[in-house]
Amino acid sequence: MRLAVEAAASIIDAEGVRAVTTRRIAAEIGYVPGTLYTHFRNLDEIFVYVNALTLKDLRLRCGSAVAGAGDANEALLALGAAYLAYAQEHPNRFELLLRRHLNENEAVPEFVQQNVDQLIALVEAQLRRLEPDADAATMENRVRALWSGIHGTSALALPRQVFTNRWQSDQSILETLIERFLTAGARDV
Amino acid sequence: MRLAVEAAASIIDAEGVRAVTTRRIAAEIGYVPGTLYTHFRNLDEIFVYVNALTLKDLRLRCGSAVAGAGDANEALLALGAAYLAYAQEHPNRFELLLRRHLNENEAVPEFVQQNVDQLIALVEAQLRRLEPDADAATMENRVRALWSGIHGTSALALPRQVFTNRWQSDQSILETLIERFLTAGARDV
DNA sequence: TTCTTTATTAAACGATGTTCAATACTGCCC
DNA sequence: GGGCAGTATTGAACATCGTTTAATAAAGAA
Repeated sequence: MRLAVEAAASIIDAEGVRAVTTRRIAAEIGYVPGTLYTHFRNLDEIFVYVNALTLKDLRLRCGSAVAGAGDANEALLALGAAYLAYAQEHPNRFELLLRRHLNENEAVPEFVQQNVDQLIALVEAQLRRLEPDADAATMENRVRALWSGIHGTSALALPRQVFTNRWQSDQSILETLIERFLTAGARDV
Repeated sequence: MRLAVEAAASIIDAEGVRAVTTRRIAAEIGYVPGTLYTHFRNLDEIFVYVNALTLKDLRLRCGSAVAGAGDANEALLALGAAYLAYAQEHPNRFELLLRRHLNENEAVPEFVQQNVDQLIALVEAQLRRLEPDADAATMENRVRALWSGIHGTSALALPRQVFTNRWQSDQSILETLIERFLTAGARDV
């Protein structure tokens, strides 16, 4: 039921994850709570679908950012900025992405994993331009490292958590991080 | 009521945040749910105290790691490793740190903010050794950037979330990130 | 002891996620 | 069209949750 997922997503955006209840979703789409359980195992599964939606949005924004940039350095800075901007504009949705609702030993569903992989592939494509000859393991390592930095900056930019950045611009912090990462790479080559 | 906070922390460690209920905490310390409300405004406030505990533990571990290291580069690598190890060993507690339970415009309580500041100060002290003449704003920016990377790697290392790292060692990713950050700095000087 | 103040309790309230038997609906065969 | 199989939806119920509050127990001072 796409309607239920979209309703959940819009409630999250507007009022936060805690405002999402089965009765609220059902009311929003003209159903009754029990109906949701014929389409989803439980409320957590709806959240997984919302996360898939979020990842797709995030990936599309990062993709546009990369497409509009020149060289690889510029593209990665733009990608990071888009990632951060998304987190800042949709803090509730981004927060849901950080939650851990999977059961022990439960794999990430493929329709979610695909979006994650594509997101990371965007970073890889640009880094590859800078280091065309790196072997797969090295490249994977560097992609993950850079992405961790981008992700960490974005996570820390979320308001209303214990980690708050009160003085500095998150954007400038992110730029420092990415530029340093790329500078170190350029030196090796 | 320290007992309540410690009980909540141990439930979180053992069974996750969702297992924490007022009735469970009360039973654990030989009280009744209502009693908690004479010491805390609500359950969220108990979580804030748990976060303060977590931050203290994390800071102490990072402090020990720095103390046992030689030069600043080594110290920062050890600090990052300690940060990551804590997240991996206490994923549920670390996850709670990422949550956003503060109300709009509500400031972080000082007893929490202090722990955050001290944690960041550990990073700053080591970075300062590398760049003794940097002005305050520049230093703050670099500290935040490096810390964002460490934090991001640790957050992504948590299991049971949509972002899972299936192939690579989180430790090696973190080392790449920190080494590149420091290499770029060394080049500037 | 008696009074005052504080700490604790038991019970209740509304709301939550989830289940399930009963009902409505739909499309198909005769 | 009429009846039927299968699916979709409902309403009501269950246990449990966070939180409140009037009543009770405990403790300390006079």
